[in-house]
Amino acid sequence: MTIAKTEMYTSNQKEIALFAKVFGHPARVTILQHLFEIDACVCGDLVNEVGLAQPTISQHLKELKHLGLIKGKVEGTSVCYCIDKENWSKMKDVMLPFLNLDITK
Amino acid sequence: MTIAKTEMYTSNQKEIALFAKVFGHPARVTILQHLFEIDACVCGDLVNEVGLAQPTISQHLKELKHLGLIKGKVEGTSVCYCIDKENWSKMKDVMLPFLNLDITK
DNA sequence: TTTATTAATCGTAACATTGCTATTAAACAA
DNA sequence: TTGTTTAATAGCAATGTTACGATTAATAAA
Repeated sequence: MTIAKTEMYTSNQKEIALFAKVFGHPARVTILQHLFEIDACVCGDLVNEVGLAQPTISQHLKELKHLGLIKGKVEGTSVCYCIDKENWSKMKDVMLPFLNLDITK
Repeated sequence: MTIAKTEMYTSNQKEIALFAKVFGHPARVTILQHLFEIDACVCGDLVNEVGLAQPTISQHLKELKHLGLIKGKVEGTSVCYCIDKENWSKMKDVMLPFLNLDITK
């Protein structure tokens, strides 16, 4: 939000928007799909997979990590990333009721 | 995307990102929740409900309409907006498999 | 120790988003 | 017709996002 009018929304509305925002870029969607596909993955593989420069991938990974959707484990000079299944599930607890408003209302 | 690298993603990845992006602002989340709540609503009511200026709401409505998630019917000087249930369902066909990757993979 | 490898961070340019005021357009009412 | 109401559009300022090259940091290998 450009102008801070965050007090006008419920925490649920803000949470939905935050999760949605991080899914709102195809590079991050691709990263997440790939992490589900191969279970765990070092940063360098994602650079090749997605096709963006290494600092750009690092930046996207940072955002995903910040929301708790992925976690990274240092292994030597590499960092191995994977989905945080528990937090992914918590994300769904927020997002699914919103997407399912058409059947619950 | 700032630099057009859209050819590097699948249409599924781009579609997910587009839907997510429109959910990535709490004002639009609020508008959609409200439309589900009361079924149909004139623009002016949404201005009061959300608490942003009328042109700002119009802009958010335009984005939601552009993705097909809502539709507006002119009624005199007012415009009555409602959820496009059919397209909402199509959106879910795209988004749910992504959110459910944790149980399908 | 020196060199190589890998990823994070810094700094910055290009671009996109948000929100507003002012204005316009369209329909109705007097 | 003239005025009123309602929403869309235009234009703009402030802010946020994205992507990259250059650099740094940390670990491993020679």
